Amino acid sequence: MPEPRLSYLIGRLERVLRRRLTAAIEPDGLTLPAYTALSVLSVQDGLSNAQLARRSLVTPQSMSEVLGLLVELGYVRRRAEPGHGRVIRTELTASGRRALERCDRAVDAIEREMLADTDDAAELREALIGCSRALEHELAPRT
Amino acid sequence: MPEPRLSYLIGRLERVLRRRLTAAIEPDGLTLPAYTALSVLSVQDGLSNAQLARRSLVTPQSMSEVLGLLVELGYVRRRAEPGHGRVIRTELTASGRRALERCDRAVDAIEREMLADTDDAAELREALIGCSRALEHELAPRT
DNA sequence: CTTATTTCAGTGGCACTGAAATAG
DNA sequence: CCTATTTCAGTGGCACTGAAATAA
Repeated sequence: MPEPRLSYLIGRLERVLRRRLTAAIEPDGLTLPAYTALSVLSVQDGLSNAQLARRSLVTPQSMSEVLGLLVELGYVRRRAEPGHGRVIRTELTASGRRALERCDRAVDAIEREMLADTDDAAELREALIGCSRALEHELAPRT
Repeated sequence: MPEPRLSYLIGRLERVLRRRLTAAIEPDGLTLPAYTALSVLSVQDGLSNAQLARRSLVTPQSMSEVLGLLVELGYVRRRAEPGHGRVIRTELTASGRRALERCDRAVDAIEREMLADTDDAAELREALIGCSRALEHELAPRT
């Protein structure tokens, strides 16, 4: 039995983790992309749809759908920035912050469970960042 | 700026890696789940749809769709095992082995690129395996 | 005119649930 | 009757492309 590929291991971990995370945030009405966008906004509030899309490596169309859900849930509000083209800034609501805090606690618990047998989580973090950057460097820009 | 979550880093790496892998195997008509199933069969040939599904942590319905593509491409053939219930064993064809070899070479190149700045790939592998196992342990079985 | 942002519409991958037929 | 396998049918998440309108 040969050692499984890193690609396979990354995909497998992502699938099982995704399933756990999705279940954890579902009570607050969030999908995984929506939770991620909410987290990004909690660090840097007021980003536009296009800015969020670039950060997340998705198309503006995909991110727009995510923001539509967040607006519908009342977790963000969107306001046109006067005198700045078509840009619409997105801001967290108090309700959004509360939902994010609840989800963050649930996600913390899952990550602790995931890392139960890992002796050096910091090194794992660095390795993942390095792998991402190496691949993103060669990433062809989407039309 | 707080350190990004491990969940976020795993998801981000999986997305960018998935994009590269998908592009690499697309010339042979393969999707990522199909390539994975082909790899599993190359190690242990003759598995049934249900066995492949359990290994891959997906439903038999999902795996059935994947095998449908592989049959269509001529990369596997399926034969009912006489006297073993409804079990249909899946076997690689010569054409399937050739496609798998081509894809494996392309994937090797992507993984080398991904690991360019990683000093201990073996440790990364072990950490990923440990994380997966810790989460799979608590995985609720699907109905 | 060019560029960036937003959004409408359609498509595709890929997973899921439900249900039914088959076989031991 | 119960269990496992396979497969048909429908649904949902979430990404994509194409195209059009808006505004600096």
